[in-house]
Amino acid sequence: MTDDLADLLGDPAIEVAPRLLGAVLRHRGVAVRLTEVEAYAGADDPGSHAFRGRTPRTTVMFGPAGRLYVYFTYGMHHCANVVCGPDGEAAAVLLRAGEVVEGIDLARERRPNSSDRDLARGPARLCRALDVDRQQDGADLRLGPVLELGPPPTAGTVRTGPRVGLRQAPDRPWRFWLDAEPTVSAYRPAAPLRPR
DNA sequence: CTACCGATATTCT
DNA sequence: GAATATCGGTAGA
Repeated sequence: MTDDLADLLGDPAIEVAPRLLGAVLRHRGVAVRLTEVEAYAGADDPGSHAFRGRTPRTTVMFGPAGRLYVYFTYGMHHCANVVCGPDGEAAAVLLRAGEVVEGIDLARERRPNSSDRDLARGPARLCRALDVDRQQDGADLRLGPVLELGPPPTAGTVRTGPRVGLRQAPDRPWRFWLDAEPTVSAYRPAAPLRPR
């Protein structure tokens, strides 16, 4: 087979991101159709984990495209990205939300007290529904978790806006989502600083 | 629906 | 010491 995945993911994050909308990520019995993503670049992007250079956490971002970058944050949540861009550019696309299209019973077990709409609505929820954690950091997306591209989104269905929860570079409209999808997460600006 | 708040590992200052 | 690519619970409109 021609390696469509590698070809596409070699492009910059800003180009890869909208192309991932509608793609399906499958892992451990659950499949999610992506409805919302965010692009993160490297050295030029203050909002990116890779902005200040390579750390143990971000090593995978600096590697080849086509792998999963999974990080642990807020002391309890995992978030997954598709590494893209040319080798060394440290670009990635955060998978923010999706619709569970297979294994919904399993996803419900992993996320009790959640409505079906909320099963993968948010980056940490999506990881929980797919049972993705740091063990999948660096995983090859052709082997698993498996990423299956669909056709490009229909013209006019992709919307863009600022990324969620960032104070850095709030002016960049690098969040992409499918219009009229109920599984798209609610926009939340960065948390204000609270006195300690 | 909105607003607040606590949990708490990793990274950065 | 403090911020963070978040979430779930609770309270209130």
